[in-house]
Amino acid sequence: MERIEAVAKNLRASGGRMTPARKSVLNALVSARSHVTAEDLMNMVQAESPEVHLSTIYRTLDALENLGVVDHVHLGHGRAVYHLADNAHQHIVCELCSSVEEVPATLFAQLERSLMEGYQFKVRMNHFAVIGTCKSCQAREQKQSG
Amino acid sequence: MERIEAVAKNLRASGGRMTPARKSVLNALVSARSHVTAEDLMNMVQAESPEVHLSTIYRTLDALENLGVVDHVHLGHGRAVYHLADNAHQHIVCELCSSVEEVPATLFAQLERSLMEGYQFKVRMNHFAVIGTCKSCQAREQKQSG
DNA sequence: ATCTTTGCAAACTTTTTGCACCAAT
DNA sequence: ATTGGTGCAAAAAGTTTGCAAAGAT
Repeated sequence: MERIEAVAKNLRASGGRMTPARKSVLNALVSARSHVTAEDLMNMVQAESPEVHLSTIYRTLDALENLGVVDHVHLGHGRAVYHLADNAHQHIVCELCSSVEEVPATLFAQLERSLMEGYQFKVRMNHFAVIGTCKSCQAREQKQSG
Repeated sequence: MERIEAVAKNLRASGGRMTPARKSVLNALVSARSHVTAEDLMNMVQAESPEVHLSTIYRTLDALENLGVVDHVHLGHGRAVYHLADNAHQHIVCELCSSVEEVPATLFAQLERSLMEGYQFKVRMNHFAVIGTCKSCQAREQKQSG
């Protein structure tokens, strides 16, 4: 995977090293193609390399985050989710079923602008989750209460 | 405080009880007038009633949240912050200095509408924090790197 | 050879829970 | 008198850290 070689280069350029564990984590992130918890990643990685410890996952994620390759979001109930950095989307998270959907970042552009202009606050794209209720859970709620 | 008597009524109506500990927590929330952690509340409450345990604070916050009197937001790095329910504002949180600012909910109205119309996703107002960099931390960053 | 990364176990932080006692209704 | 709440200590859940050994450069 050329993507991984690019990260390796990036890693070495800053005095870091590309190890099998890190390769596995990157592969897992690529194949997941979205929000995964550290534990999810551990399970994926351990399917191939059972010796890789959860703490290594955390340290790898940390290193990759410093490189700008990975980003994380806190969904609200403890665990964080990680994904490859990609500024083109944001997350909407259902507080009932915990499903996560990605929506185009453009939806947030106006809000971003207002916060910058009105409060000199620079929103960190990709690092904020919108909590609410998804379509199907709204339907379920409807049925239960009405 | 009449506000507290209203909550007491509300509490009793649902089979709960108003206790000194709960009164203290409510007082603390009212006097804080914004986002506080459970630990902050514990400190405030213990200034008057040192015997009140942190677990009581959590259980009280939980009870008040079920009543709709209190809401909480996760700021991203672990601890949650609690505040009296009030749908007129949202939080912007600086990821560098952890400062929290409140901004009018109206800024979010358009985003809310887009998510509803485009994704049938019902945003839970008051339960999402926008992460970014505040004015003064932006200035500090500027100085350091430029 | 050097210096980063790893695996492990143990610490840490924030929140939750079990239990016997206490108190609001 | 009930039944819900409290204090305490201990567990849970998620993440971080110290250390000696292993591995990438």
